Amino acid sequence: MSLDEGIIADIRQFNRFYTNILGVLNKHVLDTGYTLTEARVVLEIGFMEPCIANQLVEKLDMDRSYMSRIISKLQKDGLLEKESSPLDNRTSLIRLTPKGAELFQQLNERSDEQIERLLDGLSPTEITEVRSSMLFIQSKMNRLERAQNDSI
Amino acid sequence: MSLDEGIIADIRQFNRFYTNILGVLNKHVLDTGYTLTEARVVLEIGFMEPCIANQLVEKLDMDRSYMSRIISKLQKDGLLEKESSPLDNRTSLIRLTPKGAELFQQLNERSDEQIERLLDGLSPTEITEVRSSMLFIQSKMNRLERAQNDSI
DNA sequence: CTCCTTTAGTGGACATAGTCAACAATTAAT
DNA sequence: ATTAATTGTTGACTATGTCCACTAAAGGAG
Repeated sequence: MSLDEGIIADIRQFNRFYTNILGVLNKHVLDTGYTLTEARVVLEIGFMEPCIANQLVEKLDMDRSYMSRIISKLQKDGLLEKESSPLDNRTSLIRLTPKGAELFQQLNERSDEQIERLLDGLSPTEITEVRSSMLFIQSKMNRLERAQNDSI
Repeated sequence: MSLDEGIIADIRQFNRFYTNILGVLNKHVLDTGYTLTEARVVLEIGFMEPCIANQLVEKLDMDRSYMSRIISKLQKDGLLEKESSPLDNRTSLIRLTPKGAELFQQLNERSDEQIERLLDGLSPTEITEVRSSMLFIQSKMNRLERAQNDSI
């Protein structure tokens, strides 16, 4: 045991706490007719387009086959289109259609509103401090995330 | 739009980031023969015992029926025992058996090790600062979590 | 080039996780 | 006393995720 017990307990407490926060947020991105996972895929395509399925798989840490099925569904629904890549004939370049972009925008707006509601009641100073704390945590842990993924 | 766009974007970015962190951690609590959800239930019983099913449902934000099935399984496996409550005949007081307490301890140790690994490479000062940032975020968002749950 | 290995995507079959509606028993409220 | 709300259970279902086998194309190594 190299670390103070209290620190670990506090961090585990924070993880439980933040699990709940994320749970509340995720639960209410819905109501678009798409599931949470589908919505996450649409959002990620919106951020990365054009992209290939495998990039989405890695980014969202999902199973290939699962992603394949979701992409099929979204394509059938007219939210995205695939263009076979000139560089690698195994892959397709994926882009949102106008209809997909519309959903993307809707999801973004809802997410933004959720964050605003989450911060409602805090002063501008407090909000700035929360943001700084998040950026700080991220800066300290983000190389570690990679390292841990690699080691597994 | 009352808030600076950048702040919301940063917070959403942090949420995506921390979703991944929690995903990595959760993926490897396993290997005890129990699923993540079952493990969470065992942990929560360990923290709260004696408790009733409904408290676990609220704490872990799970469906009643799902919890009922998990509790049945854990009981069948000899990890917990139910004593019918003298105060309310609808409910049972739930406690870990010695075997359940053993798993509880194992889960706790693993979780602690994971956090240590997550912090590995940071200086004591950095670790302290990360902890402070987490406590700060929690203190600011704490009451809000409740308020949001209620309003929904 | 040819042979071998790796990578990207797909589909079938399955396993796990979570949800919904109906119900019985009990307790709380009016 | 009657009605309403709570607790837990079960069946049926949907959503989510995993595993395996397979095809097709790239990327080497010789």
